[in-house]
Amino acid sequence: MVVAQKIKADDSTEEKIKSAARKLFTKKGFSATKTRDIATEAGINLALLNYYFRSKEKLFEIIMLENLGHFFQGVSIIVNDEKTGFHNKIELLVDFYISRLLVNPDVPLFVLNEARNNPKNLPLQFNLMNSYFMKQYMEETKMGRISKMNPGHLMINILGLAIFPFAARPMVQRIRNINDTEFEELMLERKKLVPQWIKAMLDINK
Amino acid sequence: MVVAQKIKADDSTEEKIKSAARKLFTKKGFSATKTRDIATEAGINLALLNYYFRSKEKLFEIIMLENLGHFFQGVSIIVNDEKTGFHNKIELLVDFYISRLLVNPDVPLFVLNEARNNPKNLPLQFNLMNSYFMKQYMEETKMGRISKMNPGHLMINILGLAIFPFAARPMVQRIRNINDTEFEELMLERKKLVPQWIKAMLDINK
DNA sequence: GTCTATAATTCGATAGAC
DNA sequence: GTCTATCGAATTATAGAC
Repeated sequence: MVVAQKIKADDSTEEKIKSAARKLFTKKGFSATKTRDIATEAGINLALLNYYFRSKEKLFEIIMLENLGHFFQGVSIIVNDEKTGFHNKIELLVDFYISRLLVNPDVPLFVLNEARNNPKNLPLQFNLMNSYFMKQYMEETKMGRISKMNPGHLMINILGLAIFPFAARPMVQRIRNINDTEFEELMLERKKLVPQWIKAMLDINK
Repeated sequence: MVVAQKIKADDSTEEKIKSAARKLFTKKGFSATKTRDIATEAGINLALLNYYFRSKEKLFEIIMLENLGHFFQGVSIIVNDEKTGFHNKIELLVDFYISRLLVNPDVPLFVLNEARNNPKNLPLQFNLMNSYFMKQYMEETKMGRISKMNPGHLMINILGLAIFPFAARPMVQRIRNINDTEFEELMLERKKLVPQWIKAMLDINK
């Protein structure tokens, strides 16, 4: 289910600035976002922004880490849960991503851009490859229940099928000539379909 | 096969500027690219840039339309060829995309960003949905040779599996801990694998 | 066509009053 | 903490010589 965004009526000045910065940075990226716009959006003064956060860079770094955190948040928990099975984890991962992206549609492009512009800042803690999920994957292949697939491909396929449509949303809506509601319905369909597709891909030459 | 990038030793000043602009805009986006950098990269003077192209915006627009063109280029031909079959077209599409992206790895993020920032500029001519490919798809489903899949999903899946890894390249290389050569080999593998996967997805409940 | 020099504007950051 | 006013650097664009 879609988790409602933290409304948290924290109307402190600091939070108002962060909220405005989150909105603008995530939507337009670092360079295209002007500190004056953030201040206006936050309903405060430009000087105040530098009072709370030393510089534009510092503020950006905070928002970026927040977004990266959301992006990877939960994944680690899902992927290391020893009580859920291999295919079930794929369902949970896909559901988690699509649910989050329906609420925060600009995060994917933001993260992809940031990863390219500043690869140093990518968090190391995302050790998908040492996860319990991977252990289960190895076991499934060993038992012959699924065919072997380079883990890199598996990862790309899960993320790509779940995330790509959101990154390409304007193109998808334009080419298919659908409105926002129809797009969201299409994405909800994918919650069920993507895991089925992944399963089918893993059944080739089983 | 990978088509070598048009080297075209057109050393005219105009082409030198366009070439430099293409490189920088595509890699860093509009705001982060400075006209001074373009001039330096082109080995010419800043004033000359404004002499040939009226403004930074005008120059950007030219590069953008070029990139969008490359992105969609060839697809229309592949997709409307009446001599190739349904599954063969998928192979050709995937091969085409991956080959191009191995040469121009920054184009996907550029196009996705531009599509979001300026959806008005998306070319209308990309009528994938009225293509011969779609006609063949309908025929295949009618004959029961493949299962029905919402054409939107089919399009997203083909593009996502081919394009997403390039947009997410830094993350993929970081998480998998692979170098450029290994990444490119992984992508070459996908030329064969993606069409097989798509086929498997279309075989569910056939 | 190409250059140097500079105008005009934008932008991040700070000084200083309240 | 919050504001107004402004500085200084960066950046786009243009004027004018060659």
